[in-house]
Amino acid sequence: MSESTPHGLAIFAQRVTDAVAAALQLPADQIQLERPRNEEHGEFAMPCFRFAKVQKCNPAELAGRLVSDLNIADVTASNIGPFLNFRIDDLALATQMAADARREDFGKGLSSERTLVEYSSPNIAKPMHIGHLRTTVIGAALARIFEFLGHDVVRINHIGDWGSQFGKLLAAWRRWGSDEKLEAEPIAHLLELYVRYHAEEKTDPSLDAAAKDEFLALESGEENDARRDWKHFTELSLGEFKTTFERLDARFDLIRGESWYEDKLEDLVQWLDAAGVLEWNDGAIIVDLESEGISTPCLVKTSRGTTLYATRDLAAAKSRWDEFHFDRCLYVVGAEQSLHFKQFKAVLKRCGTDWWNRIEHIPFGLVRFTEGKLSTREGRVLSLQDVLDRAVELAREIVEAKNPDHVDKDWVAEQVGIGAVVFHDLKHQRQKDVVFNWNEVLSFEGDTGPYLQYTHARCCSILRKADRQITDVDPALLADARDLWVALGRFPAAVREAAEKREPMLLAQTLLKIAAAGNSFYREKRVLGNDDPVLENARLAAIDGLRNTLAHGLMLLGVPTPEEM
RNA sequence: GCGCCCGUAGCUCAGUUGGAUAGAGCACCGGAUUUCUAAUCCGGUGGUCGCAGGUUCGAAUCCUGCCGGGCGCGCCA
Repeated sequence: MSESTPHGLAIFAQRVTDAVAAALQLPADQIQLERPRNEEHGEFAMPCFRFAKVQKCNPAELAGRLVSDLNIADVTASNIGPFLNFRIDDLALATQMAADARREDFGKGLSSERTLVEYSSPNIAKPMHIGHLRTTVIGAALARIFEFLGHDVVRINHIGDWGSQFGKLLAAWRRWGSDEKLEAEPIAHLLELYVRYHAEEKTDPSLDAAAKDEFLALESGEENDARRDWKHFTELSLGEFKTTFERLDARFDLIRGESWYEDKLEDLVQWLDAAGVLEWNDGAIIVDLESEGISTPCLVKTSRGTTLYATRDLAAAKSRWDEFHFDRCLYVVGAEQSLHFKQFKAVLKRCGTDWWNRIEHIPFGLVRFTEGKLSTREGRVLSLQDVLDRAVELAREIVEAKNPDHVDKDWVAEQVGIGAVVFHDLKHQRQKDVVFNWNEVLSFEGDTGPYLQYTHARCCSILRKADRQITDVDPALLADARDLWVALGRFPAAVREAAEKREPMLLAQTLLKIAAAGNSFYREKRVLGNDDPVLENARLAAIDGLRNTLAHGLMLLGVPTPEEM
């Protein structure tokens, strides 16, 4: 670890690892420290079974021998049976952390790799629904986390603005479209048309042909009616999406719809052909993936000559590689598309690229409903705006009740409501399906976003009332805040692990522990009004470290940080 | 039928990549505020880690087989 930014407990962990490695005469990378289950055992632990086996001795004896051999600065080693436990000395811990936690670069990294993150990617002409929440908040969080670690991050929104579905929409628009309705509520009207198409398609076979003709016209590249209307729908939809992106603090460097790659599709097909991977099958063009262990081939062109999702994704990937030469390109897309990504990577592999393995699907579980499945086609959707609005509305009532004197209740309510929804999504493992439950999403107590925001706001409040510079901090007066320092000290490692595993939950859980330690701290140890300016200064430093770390952590997750609530 | 994911307290979830007595929140019960925001804090009740085998010093975690749920499986995205 050659990075120069403060790493919290990692500094002590490194010393322990080095000392143990030296004592065992092994390279340091063979030593894996764990976290004791019981906090009273200290911050790090190491079971001795493995090493005892190699040395053919009793694990407990080895542990005992190591304890007497080890001499680590600021860390006390002890053994319980075959376990070695390490406890950072109170004063050293407080000294290190009281300084680290307040630094602007606490936990930051100095990587210079280039990471692309594709996320959100809603479909034009359909409302963003609750399912888009996951990709949007997970993707935005991962992008911020990688950026915090120093990566050159490129955020891409791969808008679904192309494909045969737009043939359907255009066919429906020709028959039942209304200019007035479109102007008033664009997405609502387009959704209505889409739903009606699917309803009438069952009894009217001419619709299907009309839809295919419309898409053919659209894909012809000519400036015709199909293209003009499609463009109009696209602009109107994007206008509505932008409000949601802003509310969720989801920013993008590139909003590139699938259509952006339209003029690259022929080149892509030729590139595949040159690589010798194309085959013709029933008039369609495919890439066989049997050799890669995938029994379903990848379809590149339909028998009608139109392109498909996979074609456009391949073109996009190649275009991105040519443009960015990324170290990794993450696709935050639902788990139900796992096969698609397997196929799409396998095609690139068969083409002989040396970068196919830098493409990574970041799958997440489905949002389900107890009342049964939602379906865009049938018009049963839970709009994301509605979820956010409802959370904000409830937050508004609570602010009114708890802090009637707040100067800007609407703004806090927006921040708290959004924070609750965003955090609720990010505190779970992304792979697991989630059952949408209003009671949980709208909960503001316990392990929730508002709890973290509250803790942060309390810190701000104390610092505001102190109203002065914090100077001459004496760490000895903070040696009794062990739980707080340990929790804060784990923040840098949590950020790194969240990035490595592409799992924001790891950061979310760490922040909850920090907030819990923080709440206990300022409840037990009064900061202001002690008639002891030296003690007050020291505790203010702790509060400021807590505030700073929470502010950074919440920012990374996309949870707003009001200073008063 | 085949493939992938999931199964831990009444509910929602963690569980440090195989380690010590399986932990939080919600709910329920009992406490805490003359002072920095009670969206809080402290304590209690609550477990056959889906089931059965296997691997080994040691399994919620790894392997196999079942059971249950979700998703996917060439001309949609």
